Amino acid sequence: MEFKKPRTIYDQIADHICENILLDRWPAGERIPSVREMAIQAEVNPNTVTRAYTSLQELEIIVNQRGKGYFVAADSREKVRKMKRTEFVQEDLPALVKTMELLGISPDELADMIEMARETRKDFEDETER
Amino acid sequence: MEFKKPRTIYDQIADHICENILLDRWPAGERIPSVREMAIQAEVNPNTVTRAYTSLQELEIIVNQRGKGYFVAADSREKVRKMKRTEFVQEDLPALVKTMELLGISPDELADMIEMARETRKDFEDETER
Amino acid sequence: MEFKKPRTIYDQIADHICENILLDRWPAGERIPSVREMAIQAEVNPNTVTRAYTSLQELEIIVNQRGKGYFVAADSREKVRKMKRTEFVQEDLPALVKTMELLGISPDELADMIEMARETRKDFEDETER
Amino acid sequence: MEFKKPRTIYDQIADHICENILLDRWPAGERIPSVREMAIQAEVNPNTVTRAYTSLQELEIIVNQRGKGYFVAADSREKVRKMKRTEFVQEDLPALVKTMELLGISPDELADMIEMARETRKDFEDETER
DNA sequence: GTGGTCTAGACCACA
DNA sequence: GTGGTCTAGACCACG
Repeated sequence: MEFKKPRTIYDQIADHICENILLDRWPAGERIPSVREMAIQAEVNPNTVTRAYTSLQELEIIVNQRGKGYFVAADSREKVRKMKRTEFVQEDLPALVKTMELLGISPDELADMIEMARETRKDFEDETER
Repeated sequence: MEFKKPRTIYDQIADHICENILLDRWPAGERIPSVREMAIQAEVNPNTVTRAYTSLQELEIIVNQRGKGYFVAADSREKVRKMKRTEFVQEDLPALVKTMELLGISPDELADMIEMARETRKDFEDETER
Repeated sequence: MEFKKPRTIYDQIADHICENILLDRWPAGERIPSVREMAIQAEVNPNTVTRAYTSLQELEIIVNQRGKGYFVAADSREKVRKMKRTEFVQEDLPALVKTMELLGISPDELADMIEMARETRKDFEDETER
Repeated sequence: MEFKKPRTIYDQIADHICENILLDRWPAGERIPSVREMAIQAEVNPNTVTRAYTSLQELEIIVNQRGKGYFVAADSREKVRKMKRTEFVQEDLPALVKTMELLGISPDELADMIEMARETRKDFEDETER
């Protein structure tokens, strides 16, 4: 797992979990990796993972069962989808529009760029699957 | 001037300057606010402004004239445009595509959302002009 | 650690690190003193050390591991050697030739002076070893 | 006239004057350019030139005659030669020896490098003379 | 007035 | 513990 700078690591770990929930890899009720497992997997300090899990617990996206581990909460998928969608509309979208204006990228041009990026992405995924 | 958290203040100041260059408010050769002026204007410590200016100087977007201040470099607009466009394609675009996939937003839907955001933005700008 | 005026302190700290790398006291992979340790050792403010370390990191001579410290990069010794050699040929050497001309010092005379300086240096080193 | 960073501008102006004295372009008694002339010639603020002249006056290398200007002092050439030679032996030479050790440059290699630099220098001078 | 450097001391993210 | 960022305030070189 790789991390990018402007976002904190624990936020990125939380994102990663939300991603798995959104993609239905981790359905409601599923046990997610323990703090230690996740720390090893992400090559990160357990403290950092704990922060990520705690924040998701506060959002009621995962729940903790003492001695058993963390589990995906009921309805978590819809909850995450709403949250992320709100975030997207309120933060990412305005930033995108502003960047488009500044760089003179038209909606059509953006559509083309997205199409290209999707293909690149698919190629990449095909490659990694092998 | 307000700052948001995930990005450092000095990066946001640097962005602000690039923005003014892109919008042609500060053409090549123009003197930009002195470190102290910008510090007051942005309600920030002069050191923080210095850091922003220094990074832009290393990118040759602004140049320093001893004892006189910083000036927008020749060709800076094109330089910034290229830089920002590369950044957009390599960083923002992949993130956007990924988010769209995760949230099930189709290109058409995105186009609609952008259209709406642009209008909201215009309304906001009209309002602030009054 | 003592500093001389015409060069900034942070450059001198950076030089000091390069020197240790060149002398193989700090081989590739070795952890260098933490910012705070170096600050105490050099009787300097941590910010100043940070500046030195950051510049060396940009040159890929040292690398940072989050929360652990700075480490000497692989191949750093060769990298430093090349850099310093280029600096010497492009900056120090022309200055030396010019000074020799101005002061009327012939290559032979210079060779003698160097020989003397080396001996003085050895005496000094012997003395400090005791 | 171009200036390099690690040395202050007024020191470099003072050096420039010493250079002309050493090369016998400005013999004892000769009037040197006025502060204003020198400031224009060096594209520098008159204050900076004044500092350079003042420091040389303190060293009794130039003398000021009120209302007439600055003049090269008697014996100035020998005085400068001694000064610069001492500087060279005490500062430049030890630095040179240290750099040679660090970079593994032998006295013979240095001699070759100097020879090459001299030729390059001559070529350059020939070129600029045309 | 300008920027460049440095200090002292603080808070945060992360190990 | 580590480095990264930020503030407050100082001195210097230069215009």
